[in-house]
Amino acid sequence: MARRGGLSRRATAPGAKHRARVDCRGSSVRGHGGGLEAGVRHVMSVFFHIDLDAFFASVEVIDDPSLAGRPVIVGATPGHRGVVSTCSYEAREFGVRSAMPISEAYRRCPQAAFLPVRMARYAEMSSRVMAVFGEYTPDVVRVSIDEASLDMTGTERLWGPPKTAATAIRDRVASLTGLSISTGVASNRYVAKVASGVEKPAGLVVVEPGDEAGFMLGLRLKDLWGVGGKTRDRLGQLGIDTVERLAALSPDSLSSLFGVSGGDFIRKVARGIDPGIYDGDPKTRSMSSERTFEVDVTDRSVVESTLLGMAEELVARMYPEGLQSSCAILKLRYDDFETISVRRTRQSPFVGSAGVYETAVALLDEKWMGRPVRLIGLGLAIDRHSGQGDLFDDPGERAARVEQAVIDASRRGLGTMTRARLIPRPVSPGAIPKKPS
DNA sequence: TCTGGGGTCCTAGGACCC
DNA sequence: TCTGGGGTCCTAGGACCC
Repeated sequence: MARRGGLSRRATAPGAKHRARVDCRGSSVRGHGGGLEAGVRHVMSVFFHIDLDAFFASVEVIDDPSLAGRPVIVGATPGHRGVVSTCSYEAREFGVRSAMPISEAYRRCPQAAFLPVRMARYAEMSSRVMAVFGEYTPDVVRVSIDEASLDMTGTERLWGPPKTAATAIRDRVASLTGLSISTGVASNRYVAKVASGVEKPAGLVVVEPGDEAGFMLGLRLKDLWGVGGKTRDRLGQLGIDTVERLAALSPDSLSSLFGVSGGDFIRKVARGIDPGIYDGDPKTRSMSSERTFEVDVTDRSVVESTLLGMAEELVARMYPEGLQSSCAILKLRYDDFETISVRRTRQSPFVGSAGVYETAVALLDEKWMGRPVRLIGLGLAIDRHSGQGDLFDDPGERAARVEQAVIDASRRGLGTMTRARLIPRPVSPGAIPKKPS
């Protein structure tokens, strides 16, 4: 099927969670020739990519200084299903990594502090840091909760050469928030992004203009953003295990391997050319909610009531943004990890959560076989021209407005309403949905 | 070891139309 | 008798990222 999908990335992941990478310390200038450091001769593009170090774990340490110097693991709680979201550098000494099953993390480092994800708190800290970036340039692309790409072109008169400016930003973030950042500086966003990751934590890596390709040649394949495990496996089978060998492949062989679009992506990236990773327009394309059960579920009514809660949550997230959807997507992951999805597009947008829920149940009817289910997910594909026109000009309008009013009231802290069906009732142990972290 | 949750984009194949 | 060519939309799955 779509074996070649996914290589042409445009990359915006608003709200994406943190996953940390490599570690080694320091600051350095890669390349020679005084380009970025030698004053303004002509306007040369300068981009900073800034990544917060071990972000979630660092926030936890700030909020509880007694954790300082200890291994801190943010994610699932030991004894439950889940993975490591972020861990402190102290925990990494024990081999703990992001996305590692929590049981494995516990085995490697039982003495760590295991803490749940507090997304609202991280979002607040993230906004403070982004505001600092905004003091230095009006062009800040917020890439994720812990990363931003800054266009610093033409700011040298104000802030000095890139190294000086980067140091100033680092010090200001540290003094205002206590957080540590790593910065990559380059003439394009892609290389800056990659550079920010090679000397974490507290790194500052400057790639001089003209040295982009040379810089890339010194990296490992796994350092290339957008070239993941599957792609590396395929390349490995062909004996291509370095950026140098990758860069030596002809455009024809690359496109025969990865498709035209994927081949073009790899060709550019291996030479330090930005394929336009942050060019996409940042509109929301979809919203989804999913839940892994603590124990696999065979009771269909448990699945249905979970879907009802999800339908309400999605609608409550979508309406305030003025978005609409005509397409619901149901995802099921079975006990053997096989994962399937089905979707249904309607002629007119959903009005209120009732329609979303009905469609979800209809999709469940198609797929439900009583096989133990580990995860269910519900998603909405956002209509392309969402956000304008008469959202509720049909028979469900009234119900939708009532629901909207309830949502608004609960957002303003005027209390919440819950459907009777969602109120906990006695169920078999094992059929209880996992508590959201 | 036993694998979260939230996203983005791409692709193949089928339906349908001219 | 053995079957065009192109376009668009939808669906399911996959790769990748944080």
